[in-house]
Amino acid sequence: MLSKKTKYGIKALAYIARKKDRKPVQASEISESENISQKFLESILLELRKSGFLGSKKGKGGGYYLIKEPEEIKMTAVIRVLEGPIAMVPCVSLNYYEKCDDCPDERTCSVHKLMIQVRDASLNVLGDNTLKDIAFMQSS
Amino acid sequence: MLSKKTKYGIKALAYIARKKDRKPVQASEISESENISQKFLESILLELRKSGFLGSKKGKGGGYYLIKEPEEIKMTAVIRVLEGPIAMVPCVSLNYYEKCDDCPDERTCSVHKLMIQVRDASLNVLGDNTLKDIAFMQSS
DNA sequence: TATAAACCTATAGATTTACTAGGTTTTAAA
DNA sequence: TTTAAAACCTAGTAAATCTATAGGTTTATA
Repeated sequence: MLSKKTKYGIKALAYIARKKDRKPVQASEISESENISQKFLESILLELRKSGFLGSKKGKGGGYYLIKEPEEIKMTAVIRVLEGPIAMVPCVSLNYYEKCDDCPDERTCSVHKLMIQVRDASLNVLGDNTLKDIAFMQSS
Repeated sequence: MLSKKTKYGIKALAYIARKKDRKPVQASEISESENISQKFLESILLELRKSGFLGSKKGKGGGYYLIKEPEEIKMTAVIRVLEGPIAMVPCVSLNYYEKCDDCPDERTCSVHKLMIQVRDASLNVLGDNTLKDIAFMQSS
């Protein structure tokens, strides 16, 4: 399951990306427009700033703005920062690898091989989609 | 993240599937062989029996056995029973759909459309793999 | 100088996970 | 007919994680 944090974070990034000008967007504006608790959103935006997706400006008229172009931001990167590993088990994670306690040999593990396939499928989708792609998505 | 429960459940099913004869397999045997806490495993096997994947026989010489052929058991079905929805957000789940509180219109939601793609990719992988496929997987 | 914004730290309730404990019931073999 | 081994059942619990909330401080603008 995707955490609320990740979901809100993606929505916030998409909201900022949809703004034509590059003026800072306030957390309060995003909070209202996207129905997200403002304090919770603030902590998420802060994290996105610290991890290099957003810049910020303090004080009156301040807010958050994108540092890179939306088309340069892959959704894999966003999800990894907000949610953590894309893989469903640590033993198939590229960026957060961890060995399983119970499993003596990954090469013969039935779960391992299945989850590698799932991971690669997800990775393809999330790597193909940039913030630009998802920000302007319309109804099918 | 895949829960331990699901992981253990898949491993147990694969273990049973690898047995050539159809004699019942004891929880204790699986527990030892796969390094899973026996009591925890028992509860998982019970759930798999109740949801129609396994049959059981009580008493001495009893155990669990597959009800269907391994090639007839899709991994989508296994995961849905053990883990729940395959989708990462309830609003794109086919079997466990739920509307999001915050989202006024799914058709314009950036997360929604992205997660539909991820769901479909996962569904393809998990639908293509049967218990037979994963039980006999070898090193790449 | 007042206001509005980001920024920071701590905390807390709810939920989920991953078990454990302690049995009962059923069946096969001795 | 007794004993042992197995599934089956119910309850609880420690730890972690999630989803916030509370209550401020700092910084910049008008």
